[in-house]
Amino acid sequence: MEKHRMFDDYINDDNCVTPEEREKINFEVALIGKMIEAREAKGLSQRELAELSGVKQPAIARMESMKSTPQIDTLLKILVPLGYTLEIVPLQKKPM
Amino acid sequence: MEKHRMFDDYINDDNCVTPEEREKINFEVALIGKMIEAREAKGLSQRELAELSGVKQPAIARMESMKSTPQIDTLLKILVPLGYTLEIVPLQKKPM
DNA sequence: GTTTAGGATAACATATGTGTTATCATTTTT
DNA sequence: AAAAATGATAACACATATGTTATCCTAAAC
Repeated sequence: MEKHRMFDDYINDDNCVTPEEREKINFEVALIGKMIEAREAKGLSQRELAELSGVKQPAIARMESMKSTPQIDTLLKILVPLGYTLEIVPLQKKPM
Repeated sequence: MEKHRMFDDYINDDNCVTPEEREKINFEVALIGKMIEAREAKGLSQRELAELSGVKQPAIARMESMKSTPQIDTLLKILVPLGYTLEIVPLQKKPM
């Protein structure tokens, strides 16, 4: 529950105990941000992206407002039309 | 060993019609391959990885045998203890 | 040959994501 | 001001992932 907190709360919060938790939060926040950014950069509305991706607008809205953590196939359906994909990389770069 | 090499068959298969489909297949196959590879490189059994990740062994087995497409949080729970994470990258590099 | 360990799988319950349809609130456009 | 577009959300059905527990099969170890 309690999925509706602000991003900063997630990032700076101390209830991210394990590295797994922190990495999960970092990734999901970054993911959502990049997704929204990419969609808006293309000037697409959620409804238009829904058309392109095959994922329905309510599902996209739930993802963008972090009400759900998508499955990887759904995620890719959305990312690819936006010009992105996912990559498995070594856990090293702790940027910023 | 190398019983997972039939993944290549998936990659080269022609029943991937749309770019979205192909990218989805590519990613999922690469993901599973890298996951298995990383686990075995660490000399971990599925049961041991289950302990480390908090994801139960049957779930890991289902993922590795591609009986399910995981959610991103489950995926990260497994990848991080293996030393990996996910990254959103531009859809350009069509390697090999 | 018996034991041990590892991966796969079965069956069921539960959790959660997604589809569907519709609507609301807000902003943008005319 | 009115209309249109946009993101969010509600409610429900359905699909699927995951947990739980147990077992099977195979191969390796002894």
